[in-house]
Amino acid sequence: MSGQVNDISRLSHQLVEFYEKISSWEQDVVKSSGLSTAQMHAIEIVGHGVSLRMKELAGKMGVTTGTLTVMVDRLEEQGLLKRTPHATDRRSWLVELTAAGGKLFDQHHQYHLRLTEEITAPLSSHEQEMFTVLLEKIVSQM
Amino acid sequence: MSGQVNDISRLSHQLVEFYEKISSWEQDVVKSSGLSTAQMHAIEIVGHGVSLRMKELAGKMGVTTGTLTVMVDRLEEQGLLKRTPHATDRRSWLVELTAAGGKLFDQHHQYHLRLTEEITAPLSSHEQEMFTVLLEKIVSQM
DNA sequence: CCCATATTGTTTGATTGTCAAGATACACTA
DNA sequence: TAGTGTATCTTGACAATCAAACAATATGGG
Repeated sequence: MSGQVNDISRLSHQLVEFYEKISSWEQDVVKSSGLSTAQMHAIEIVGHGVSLRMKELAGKMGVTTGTLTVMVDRLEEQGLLKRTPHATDRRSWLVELTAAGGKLFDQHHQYHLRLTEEITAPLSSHEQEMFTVLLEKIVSQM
Repeated sequence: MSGQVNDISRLSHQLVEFYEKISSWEQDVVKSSGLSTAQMHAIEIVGHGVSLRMKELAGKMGVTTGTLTVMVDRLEEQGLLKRTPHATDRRSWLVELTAAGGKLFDQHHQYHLRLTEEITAPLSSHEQEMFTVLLEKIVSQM
């Protein structure tokens, strides 16, 4: 037998490398846009779907609402995000992208697509399909 | 044809999800150790190989040397890292793990192995092997 | 060897990120 | 509907971060 333990260790190492490389790629790309990675992360999450409460956004980002308050303040000053009062809960704000924020989000999304293309360049189309399927299986279980 | 563009878009989405989930897992694990994610990142990098210069470590972390100076100060105070003079370049320090730092690194490495096991649980051993091979192909090209 | 330029790490001042505690609004029970 | 506990966001104090200035050392050309 080839050893379960070594297989796991080998894969773990690849995952760390993979994660590191994506991180540094993201950092480089974001830096050129003038935002911090945390700020861009907020843009990415808000841009992905419907408007969110501060609390929900904070939860998705893994920070406290206190942290998010000042972050949204700054992104609002930069005209990328805006707060809208919640329809029925007067404690809450809904956070949304402005037009400028949406434009930035789209641009960043394009960067993601381009990175994905580069990443999968060394794979045949069959391999690429397999990789996607396996990744979907993994992600849906996490 | 099924559409190259949609395939890329689909994979890109999975990659983002995957990255997000690993990030939040890492955050949770690190938080329980009392360090910040940045600090643990330093431990991980230093623990992975030979000793590094401040500049090199800062580069790998995507942070300025000024930031690293205070970070290493704190980790040195906590007894996890130590500075050693460079053998031939008296401007430089080499950063290494202490025994306690090594122990922390080992523990964190075990967490990584456990996460890798959990992640690949829904995969057959053949699928797991394939995933590893594809990931190696990708990582080696990044 | 000497000088000019480059590199490495630290320090400083300003900005940004972070959390704990506070202030306001909601929800539920009686 | 009053009271009590819970939820949501902001505030204030502190830590992390960066860019730029600095000190010490290295490097290379005359």
